[in-house]
Parts: sequence; C-alpha cells; structure tokens
Amino acid sequence: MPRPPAPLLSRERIRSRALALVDADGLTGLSMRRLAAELGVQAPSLYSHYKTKDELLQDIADGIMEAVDTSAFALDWRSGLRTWARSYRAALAAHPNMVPVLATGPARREVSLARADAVHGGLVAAGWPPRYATMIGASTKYLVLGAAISSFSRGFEDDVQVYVDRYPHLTQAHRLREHADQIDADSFELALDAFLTGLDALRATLVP
Amino acid sequence: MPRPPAPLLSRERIRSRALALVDADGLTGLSMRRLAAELGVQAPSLYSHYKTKDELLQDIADGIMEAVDTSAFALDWRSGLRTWARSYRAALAAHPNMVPVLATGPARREVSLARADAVHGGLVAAGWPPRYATMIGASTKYLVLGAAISSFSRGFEDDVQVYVDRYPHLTQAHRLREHADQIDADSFELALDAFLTGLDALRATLVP
DNA sequence: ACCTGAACACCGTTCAAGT
DNA sequence: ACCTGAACACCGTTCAAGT
Repeated sequence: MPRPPAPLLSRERIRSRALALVDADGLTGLSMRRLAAELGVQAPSLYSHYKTKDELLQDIADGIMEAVDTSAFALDWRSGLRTWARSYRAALAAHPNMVPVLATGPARREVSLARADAVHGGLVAAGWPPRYATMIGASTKYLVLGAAISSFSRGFEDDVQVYVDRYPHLTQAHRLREHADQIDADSFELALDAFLTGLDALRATLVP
Repeated sequence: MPRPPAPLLSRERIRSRALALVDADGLTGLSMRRLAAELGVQAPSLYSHYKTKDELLQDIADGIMEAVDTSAFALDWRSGLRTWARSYRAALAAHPNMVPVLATGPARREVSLARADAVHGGLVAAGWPPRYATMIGASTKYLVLGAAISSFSRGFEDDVQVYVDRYPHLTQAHRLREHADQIDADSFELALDAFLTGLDALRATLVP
C-alpha cells in the first residue's frame, strides 16, 4: 500500500531557516517567498504550518525568549534582577534584527508572560510592594530593550567621519566605532549598577 | 505668457500628511501610493520631493527630534539629564508608531547628532570624564527608547483576560490596562530617579 | 495532511513622456 | 521643475486542485 510521502517541512525547519535569514539580512530580508525558496518549496506551502507571517515571527520570538533566565530570584531580588537583565540583553544581542519584534508587548507571547510573572513574583516575595514590583520590572525592561534597539554600536555607521568636524564634542566618536560593542556593554552595566544602587536607596525609604 | 502652475506638493505637505498616516495607522499604514492618493496625486510624484521612502521617514524623524530639549545642561548636569530624558520621552510618546524609526541610530540624522553633542558636552563641562559622559548619555537613551518601545501600555492588548488565571501573579494585570499610561509614566520616573541617585553615588567615588 | 499553480490586491521605484 | 502612465520586480495571502 502506498504510504504518504514524508513531509518536506516542519515548524522547526521553517523557524530556524527564517531566523537565519533575519540574522543575516534583517527583517526586510525575510519574505515568505524567499524563505520558501530556501527550503525548496513554494510559498503557499508555508501556510500549512503557520497561519501568517506574524505567527511565524512570534514563534521565533518565543524561542529567543527561552534563553532568558529568571531563576536567580530564588537567591535574592538583586541577583534576580541582575541575572534577568543580563540574560535578557544577551538573548536580544544574539539576534539584534529581531528586537523590533521582541519589543512589541509580551501580549499573547507565552514565554514572555511566564518571565514577567517570575520577575513580579520574585520582587513581591522579596518584600517589594506589588506596585513597585510592577514599576521595577517595567523599568528594567526599558533598559534592556532600549540597550538592544538603540545600541550605540549599531547607531554609528560607516559615515561617522563626515560629522566629526561639524560637531566638535563628537571628535572622539569615530574612535568609538571599533570599541562600540564594548561601550554598549559598559553603558548597560553602568546603567544597571546605578539603577540598582538607586533602588537600594529607595528601598531604605520604604522599609525603615 | 503662460506661467507654470503652482506646485501641488511640498516637502512640508508630504511630511505632515505622512506623519498623520503613521500616527493613525502605524508604519504599515504608510505607503507611497496611499500617501499620494491622500495628497491627490500619483505615487511617482512624491519622488520629485523625496529620493526614497526612507528619506521621507528620516525627515519626519528629524522633525520629531526638534522637540527634544537639552538646554538645561546650562544649569547643571542633573537638570540637564532630567530635562533631556523627559522631553525626549515626551517627543517619542507623541508619535509612538515612529519609535522604531527613531530608534535606529542617530547616524546621519542632523538633529539627533546635535542633541548627542549637547548632552556629551554638558556632562563633560560638569566634570564627568568623557568616557563616563558617553556611557551616561547612552544609558539615558536606553531608558528613553526602551520606555517608548516596550511601553507597558502598548504591551497589554485587549486579550489580557485570557491569561489572568494561567499566571497567578498577573491577576492584577487587567486592572493595569486602564492605568497603563500612568504605570508607564511612573516607571519611567522611578527609573530616572534611581538612575540619577546611582550616578550621584558613582560620582562620589570619582570626585572625592 | 501537505504541497502546488494561479490569482488577487497590494508594494517601492524607475523612466520616458508630457506641461 | 513637477507630475503622470506604464512598467518592473517584488510582497502576503487565498483557494481550488492534486497526491
């Protein structure tokens, strides 16, 4: 009896190839047609596995969010926040072209919601009032997503030289280009340190 | 003698109509064809005024950045940072759909570079080492852009209710929806306060 | 269930032609 | 200088048809 042929596609195969395309050529480099071609298939075939292109992107985003680590809230809230923020930032930095997708809400993204829940719960368990837990979680996310999307290193293109003499205080800027990733990393750590120091001060006023 | 007819279009008219479209329907709502139609003209006509769609978007972005206020660095660096951050955030909040465009580098955007220069110069004049001035500028930008793009209020859509019982710590979340803008504003202020407090502590270690 | 070919309703951009 | 009509090379998605 004739067995049906093995499927050519799977969600995994589609998702990983799509992410590779986005990593290589940006979000605009991902089209259903091009993705299909790379998978040796026609574009409409993809719709047997994903209802829309957006659903595919959300699924990829979910996969990326799995690398985010909220486990350190079991130790204390400071370690929890630090580990969360760093692993979150690292996850985004690994796929910078996906950041605009990842930045749009946690709404209806399972993994993000689970993480948000862990963060909020961890802070509340550590004694922060729920209202503050919400704000601290939001603030930290601002920092992580801002660092990912407005990254200094991505901002400076190859044409920095042009502006050097027009904006005197930026004369050192072209040197930054090569150290740009380091500047980004250092700025993020500085921001995180300052923020946590500030939170300690705030906490002292709340829990006398 | 026949005078040439008055031009139907101008960069201002194009730009302001384009921004209105983006504000109303998001970035995907802006197409050169649709924009042309709204202006009573054919799509190719736009290319007599803007070389590409991206050039148009960058011009709009430039206009938005003009509302950013760096003047308070004349007072002191704390006021300077605060005023800069708040006016920057307000400028983005006024056109949330433009944030992804505004987030991509200051590279080759005149107004952004002038602002970055003012911030860096202001911090250095106040005694911060250039390296720290760079990092503080970058950190603050992270906060502003992160707050604009990952805004809590935009994250929660209409379908929050679905998740309420699945993620117990988020049970209060649906109530946030109505206060979401306030949460965003408060979180931003908390982050800014904590960050500035942390910077004061850092400065004490640098300037004994 | 999974894949294809053809089609629909769109895109950004170019270019020769008109005024 | 500014605008148009036609065209090129794309999009996401649907749908009937095939296996």
